[in-house]
Amino acid sequence: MGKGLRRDAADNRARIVEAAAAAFAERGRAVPMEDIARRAGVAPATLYRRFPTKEALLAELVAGFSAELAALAEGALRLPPAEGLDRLLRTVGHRIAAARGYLPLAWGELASSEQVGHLREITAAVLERARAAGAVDPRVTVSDVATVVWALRGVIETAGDIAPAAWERHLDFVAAGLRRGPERLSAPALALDDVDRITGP
Amino acid sequence: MGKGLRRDAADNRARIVEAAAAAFAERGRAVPMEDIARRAGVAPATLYRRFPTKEALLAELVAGFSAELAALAEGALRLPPAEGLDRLLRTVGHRIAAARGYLPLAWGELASSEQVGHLREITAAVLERARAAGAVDPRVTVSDVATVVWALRGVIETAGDIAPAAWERHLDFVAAGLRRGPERLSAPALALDDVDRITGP
DNA sequence: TGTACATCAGTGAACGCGCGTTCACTGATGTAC
DNA sequence: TGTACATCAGTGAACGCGCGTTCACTGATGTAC
Repeated sequence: MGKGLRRDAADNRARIVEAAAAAFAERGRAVPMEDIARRAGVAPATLYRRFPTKEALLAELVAGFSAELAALAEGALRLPPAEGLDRLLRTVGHRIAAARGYLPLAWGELASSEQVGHLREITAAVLERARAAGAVDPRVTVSDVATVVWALRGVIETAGDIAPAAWERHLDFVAAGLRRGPERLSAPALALDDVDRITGP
Repeated sequence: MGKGLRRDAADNRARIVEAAAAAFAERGRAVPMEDIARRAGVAPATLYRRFPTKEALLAELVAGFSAELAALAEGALRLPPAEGLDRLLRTVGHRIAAARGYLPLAWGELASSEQVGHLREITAAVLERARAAGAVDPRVTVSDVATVVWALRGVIETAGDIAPAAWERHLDFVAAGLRRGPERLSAPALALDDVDRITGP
């Protein structure tokens, strides 16, 4: 990646990515390319020399974020089995809160399926260890864990400015629910990994 | 409201509101005013005769939605105390799922403080009854209930198309958590630097 | 080490499109008599 | 019941702005010798 880039070009590319991350985090997806360029100290056209579209720039950031999440999940594998899942969710929550603006929609659209699959595998391992340690209800699936992340994202998006700690308190209750489980599950356990098998509601 | 409207004007106004609700629900806030107008069978300028801005049109829909939510909450007051809160959350979830597109951001920005306050009061009553019946942990607050709704909204926004039932299954776990409560509620949010230390290098 | 040149990088200005909103005008409704 | 008129409603076309993206050009880097 970027092996043939000239030194000045490589420097500018790095500054562009950094500026874009900050700008998207602060103002969301709608931040103008011109603002990102100004923040990076380059002209708008320079930005387009590296990234053919605004979406390509977003995809670069999403890829970096995916890698970061995978690293966090791998870190959770090194914790005691009973703690890994809870810690992972809390850490991811903090990371999402920090990147508030641009992740909400970009992730779902732009994360590559390899990245998503990889993250899912590691998460499955974290979950399995927690399950074996009796730290979560045996009915909890990887999809349930993913759903918790989406839920946290929703709380952060809505309450981020008003009540920055809301998501964490919410997670306390969610974690309690995951640990003990409901008396019965009302909906079938369908989600991403079952999608292929689904024929109807 | 609209008492002085001529008959043709009143008819068109109703059609505009209806068309806007459908259009926003399908395509979100970004749907062009021209499309809403076409859907309502009027010219764009007609739309502006009733609503000075796009935001005013959104606010009208948000107000209607607020009233609907308040009615749902009042309905929950007539259920057995132990069931009201759970039923309310599930019903609100279904309603949010139906209105998927335009509610996410509009609600927080445009709902009037009277509407929000009213809804909060009724919700408090529903929660108090559940608490008295031993159906929820005594530490659960009205804000916690609101946070659950934001979380559901996040799940619906992310997974709405792929896994329409995800939010309901998620709510099963959340409700279990609300019923029994966590062992302890965590401290206020950690700083990002602390997060890095949690999972190690 | 120095120089010449090819190549890639950087740039300010402009382009084009989508969309919210307004204009100048025609048409329908309801009321006074 | 009919008619005239004032008032409000409806409209197609146009305006203006923001923003993603491109153009035509100048500048910096690295390499061949």
